[in-house]
Amino acid sequence: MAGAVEETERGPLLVVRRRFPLAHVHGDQPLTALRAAAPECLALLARDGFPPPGPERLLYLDTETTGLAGGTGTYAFLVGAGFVDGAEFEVRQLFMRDLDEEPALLAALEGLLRGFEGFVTYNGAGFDLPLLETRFVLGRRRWPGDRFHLDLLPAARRLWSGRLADCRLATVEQHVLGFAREDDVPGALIPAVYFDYLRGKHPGELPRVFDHNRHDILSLAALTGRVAGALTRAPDAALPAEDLVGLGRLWERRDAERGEACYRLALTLGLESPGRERLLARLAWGEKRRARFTAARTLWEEIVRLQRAFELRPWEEMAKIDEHRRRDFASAHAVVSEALARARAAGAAEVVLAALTHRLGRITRRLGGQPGR
DNA sequence: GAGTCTCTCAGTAGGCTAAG
DNA sequence: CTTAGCCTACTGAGAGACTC
Repeated sequence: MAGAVEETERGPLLVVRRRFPLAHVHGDQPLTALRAAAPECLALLARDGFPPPGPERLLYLDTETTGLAGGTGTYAFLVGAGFVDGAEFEVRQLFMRDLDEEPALLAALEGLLRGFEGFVTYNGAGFDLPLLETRFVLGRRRWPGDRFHLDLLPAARRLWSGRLADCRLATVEQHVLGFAREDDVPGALIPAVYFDYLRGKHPGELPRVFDHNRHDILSLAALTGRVAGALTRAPDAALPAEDLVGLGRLWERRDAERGEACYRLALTLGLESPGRERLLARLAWGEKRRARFTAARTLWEEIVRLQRAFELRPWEEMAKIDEHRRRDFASAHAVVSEALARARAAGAAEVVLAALTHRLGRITRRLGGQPGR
C-alpha cells in the first residue's frame, strides 16, 4: 500500500493511486471494452431517472467498512474509486489511518464524487451508498446523491442467476470474467483486520485488504464493459444458452420483442431441463398477454411433454384456452380429464384435485348443453 | 335482466440474497 | 447484525359471459 499522505481541507489523508493502461486485461476482459459501452445500455441496467453518462464519466466505487450493521456505528475506513483518465484507468484508494481522519476522507471523497456524473457499485443501493450518505450527514456534508447510479448486483442476478450458484461479486468475477483471486481476504474478516491495525498501528493484513478493494474496483469496471457489450451486440449464438436467457430478461422490460428473440435463440441452443420449462412458460405468458392463444397453447403442450413431475399450471392454462378462447369444450374436457388422472397418479394435493374436479364438472355441463360439436 | 361464475390485472406481502 | 431489489404467491376489484 505504497501511497502518499495528501493534504485535504480537513487534514491529512493517505491516498494510494494505481494506474493501469486501458489495455489492461482483468480476467479475460480488457478494460478498453468500457469505451464501447453505450449510455443507452447503461440506462437499460439502471432504473433511476438520471441520464446515463458515458462509461468514462462514471466512478466505480467500493467501500471497506467496520461491519455490515449500517447505522451510525459503521465507518467506511477505505474507499476505492476507479475511473478512466485518458488512456489509463486509475484506482484511487482513500484510507483513514485512524477514525479521526474521517473528515479528511469525506472531504477528499466529496471532491472526487463531484467530478463524475454517476457511480457504479455492487449492491451499492443496499450497502455502500446508504452507508456513505450516513457518514456524509454525520460529517455535516452534503451527499452528492443527485447522480446516475448503476448497481450491478440486480443486473448480474438477471443475467447469471440461472447459471451460477450465487451472484456474489467473487463468483461472478470467477465465472464471467475468468478472474481468480489469489490469497484473497474474505470480506467477513476485513473489519477485524482494520481493528487489529487500529490497536497495533502495524499494517498486518491490511495490504491484502487494499488488494481486495482494488480487485473489486477492477471487476466492477470489467463487468460494466462485459454487460454493456453484451447488450450492445445483437443476440449472439456464441453465448451460452443460460446467458441468452439472462439477456432476454434484461431486454424484456424495455423491448419485449428483443427479449423474446433472446429466449427463442436460447431454446434453439438446447437449454437444459428445468430452465427450459421455465423459459417456455415465460414465453407462454407473453403470448397470452398479447392474446396469441394458439401460440401460447403450443408452448404449454411442450412444457407438459417435458415435465417429469405433475404441475397444475400448464394443464390449467390449456383448459382455459380451450374452454374460454377456442370454445372447444370437448378438447377442454379431454385436457382436464387427463390432468386429473395424472394428478391422482402423482398423489397431488387435495386442493389441486378439487380445483380440477370443479373445472371438469363445469365443462361437462357445458358440453352437455352443446353436444356433438 | 339479475345473479353467479370465471378470468384478469394491479397492487402487495413474504422470502431470498448480496454487501463488510 | 441492515437494507434494497427481485421473484413468487396471494388478494380483491372489475369486466365479461353464462344461466335461468
